[in-house]
Amino acid sequence: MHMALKFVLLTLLDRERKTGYEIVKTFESAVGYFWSASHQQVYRELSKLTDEKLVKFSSVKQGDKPDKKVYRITASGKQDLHEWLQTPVKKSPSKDLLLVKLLNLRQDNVAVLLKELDRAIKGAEERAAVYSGIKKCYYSREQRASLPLEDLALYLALKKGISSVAAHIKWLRETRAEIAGHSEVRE
Amino acid sequence: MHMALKFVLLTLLDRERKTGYEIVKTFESAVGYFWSASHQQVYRELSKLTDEKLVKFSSVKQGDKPDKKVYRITASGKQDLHEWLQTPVKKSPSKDLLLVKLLNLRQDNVAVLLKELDRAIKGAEERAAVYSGIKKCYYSREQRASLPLEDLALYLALKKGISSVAAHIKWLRETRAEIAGHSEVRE
DNA sequence: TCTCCATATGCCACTAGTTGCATAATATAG
DNA sequence: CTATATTATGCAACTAGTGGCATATGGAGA
Repeated sequence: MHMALKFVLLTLLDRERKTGYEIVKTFESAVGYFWSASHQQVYRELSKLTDEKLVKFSSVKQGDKPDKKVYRITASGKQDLHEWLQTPVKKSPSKDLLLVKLLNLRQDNVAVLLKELDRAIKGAEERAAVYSGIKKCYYSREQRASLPLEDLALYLALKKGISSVAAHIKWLRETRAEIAGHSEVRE
Repeated sequence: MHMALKFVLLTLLDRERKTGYEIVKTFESAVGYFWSASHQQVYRELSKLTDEKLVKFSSVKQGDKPDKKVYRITASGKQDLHEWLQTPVKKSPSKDLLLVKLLNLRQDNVAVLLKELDRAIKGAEERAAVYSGIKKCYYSREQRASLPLEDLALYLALKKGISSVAAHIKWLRETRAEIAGHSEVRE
């Protein structure tokens, strides 16, 4: 995950020029499914990237609202991004607090853990509903066929979200059943 | 993810007393599928937890090898852990650099991204093979039936790994096909 | 003998990310 | 008239995690 946010910002600014504020908004919408960062992190990183001449900005006076800085990627920023694209990503080991909780599985914790699993199931189902709603609205069959290459990535990310949340729900239900069964037998 | 490592260590020490070194080894084996930490992080956290009286250790002289500190959880550590178990986990937003790379999808990047996808497919298939190997060795049908509640968690974690890597591989293959198709049409 | 590996612990400096606060303008709801 | 939300940026202090180095011992292989 080395220098990850740097390349996320360069990627976004390579697609179109944006203010820090707009980048944060981007993380709150579609891109947020696979990356996000707080506004502080974004602003700090943008000024660091400016120092390194990988991006530059022009201040835009707005009169009514505070001035804004519209950032765009520089030639050397594009080169850095291009080099990063060539280098293989190493996936960071996944961390899952729910599984840590499950490590506390003992008779006296069964009830608590079943409650936690129920919460997780509910949350995952809600997420699945949101995803399939988005798919219906934005990616009808006709729209999908004519999707330009540049916009395909967001659709692919959505599909990943849908498939992984489905697998997750299946596992959660099986796990719940297994734990409930195991503890019944011994009661 | 607030104070996560703290509760991971308390969970492990609640199961059995361990040295810092053994905890690191634990992260390199089964538990590593859902949590890991470097030795520096573990030692630092253990001394912090010692200051907070949530764990304590006894030094064991070994003569041949350097002395070791065998840690165990204290009563107040157990209480902290128990309280944490009651509080719902908030899942941290997932971050996926592969999807960030895919955001760079344009004609001139298609070849690079297909290569990256191929690497990812290969890596995921290897991981799937490892998982199913472990399942065969350690969790035969008979063993699984008689698994005590305390040991069930690791099997459930393995099952989660298996199902999510399978979903991942499916998505990777579909994604690869879609990108290859899209770019052919326009060439 | 020299090097590398395993056991066992730790320091220091760094990057990554969070939380709380501050500022400054306009708009909108109660 | 006051409170809250939106746009827009930033500092300071914190927690979380990484990477390099250090130290001490013993065993295995080149």
